[in-house]
Amino acid sequence: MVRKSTEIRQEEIKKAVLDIIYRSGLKKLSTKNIAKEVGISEGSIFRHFGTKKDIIMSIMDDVIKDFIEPLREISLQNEHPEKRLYKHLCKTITYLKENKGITLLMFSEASYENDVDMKEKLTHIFQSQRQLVGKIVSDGIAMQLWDESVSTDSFSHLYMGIPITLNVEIALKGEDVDIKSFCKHNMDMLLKILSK
Amino acid sequence: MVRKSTEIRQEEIKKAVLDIIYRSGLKKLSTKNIAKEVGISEGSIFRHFGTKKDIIMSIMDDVIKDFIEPLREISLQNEHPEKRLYKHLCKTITYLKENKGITLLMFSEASYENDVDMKEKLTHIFQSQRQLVGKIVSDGIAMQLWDESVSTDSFSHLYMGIPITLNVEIALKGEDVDIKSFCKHNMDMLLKILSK
DNA sequence: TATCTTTGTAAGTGATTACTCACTTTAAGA
DNA sequence: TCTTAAAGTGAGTAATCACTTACAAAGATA
Repeated sequence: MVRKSTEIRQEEIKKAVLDIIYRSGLKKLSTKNIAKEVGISEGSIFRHFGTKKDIIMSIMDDVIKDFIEPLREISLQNEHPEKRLYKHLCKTITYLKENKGITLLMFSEASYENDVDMKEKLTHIFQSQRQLVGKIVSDGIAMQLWDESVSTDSFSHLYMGIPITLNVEIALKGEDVDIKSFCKHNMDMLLKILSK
Repeated sequence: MVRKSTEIRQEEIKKAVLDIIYRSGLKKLSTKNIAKEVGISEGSIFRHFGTKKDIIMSIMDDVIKDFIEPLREISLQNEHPEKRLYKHLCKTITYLKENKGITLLMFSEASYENDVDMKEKLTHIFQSQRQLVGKIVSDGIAMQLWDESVSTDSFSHLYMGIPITLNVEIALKGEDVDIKSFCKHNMDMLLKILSK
């Protein structure tokens, strides 16, 4: 019997959740399967997390820490808006590619359970991401680099579609993407919208 | 005991599925709840559909008939590409608004079950929609109306993000949308991308 | 070495799942 | 009016779900 600290087990459990989700879908995400994946008994899961929901919520907190916060830094930097927009896009696509299970988990779990807390956290993540793009765009317009008739709201809506559509394609077809060329092509289109 | 034909009951069952999904989320979509919503016994459900999966698949067929086919007509019409693109966009947004449960059902059920048949049908719907936009764009480029350096693939990817993001926002916040102004704003941005 | 907290487990819990089956009721056609 | 096929029912099925509990073992500290 190997004993590990709660901290380590929590990480192992969260990793197992993402692996199962990506490999087999949400239906297979049972506490029994999570335990099997980690290599502990089902009861042990509840030593380290109070409920199954707590596991998902903790993963969402990781997303905020590992993805939204870096995104915030990029957006609020004192750098040329075009460079910031490019970095924002690349960071988003890269995170998505490297964490395929996560977005799938968040969207499907939130709509499956229809749980208020989970929806709230997911909305926060989604809105933060959107607002940070909006900030870059309004900076660019204020600096008279970009077309002031472009609505930041409409633009950020369109922008959010890029990672979400990619996510859908990954979920449906397991398709992979070449980050560099993908970012470049999308950036070209975005700049055409923003140009005067 | 009221008796109705299988055809009518099938429609009632499919309507119940969408109502439950939109109102309470996928977790509440049990055959027991469907039966309760329709007002028949659980056993009756299986008189009219072989399995629960058959119900979902039948709903997806409805989407092809009621949404993809009209979209195909619009796209293949002999009309000015700009008009066709606008009609395609409006039809998409309108269908989404009037059938809020459907897209939610398709995406979450497909990723929940991770079922091959369901994923295949969903991919077909998704790809058809995307290809039809691509057709309009390549027509416009061939007619030398639009910038030939724009990749139809990248454009259609970006385009697909519009309905999907709207769908996510509806799912998360129950947000509604003013179709006319929403279409106009997005159309403006799309035309900027396509312009020479 | 003795104690005590933490981590582990096996075997449960009741609730819920999709689906079946033996049987009854309805309504249309002969 | 009689027959028959279709529609409806309620009580079942085994499987699975998240979670609990009583108890054992490990490892750090005294």
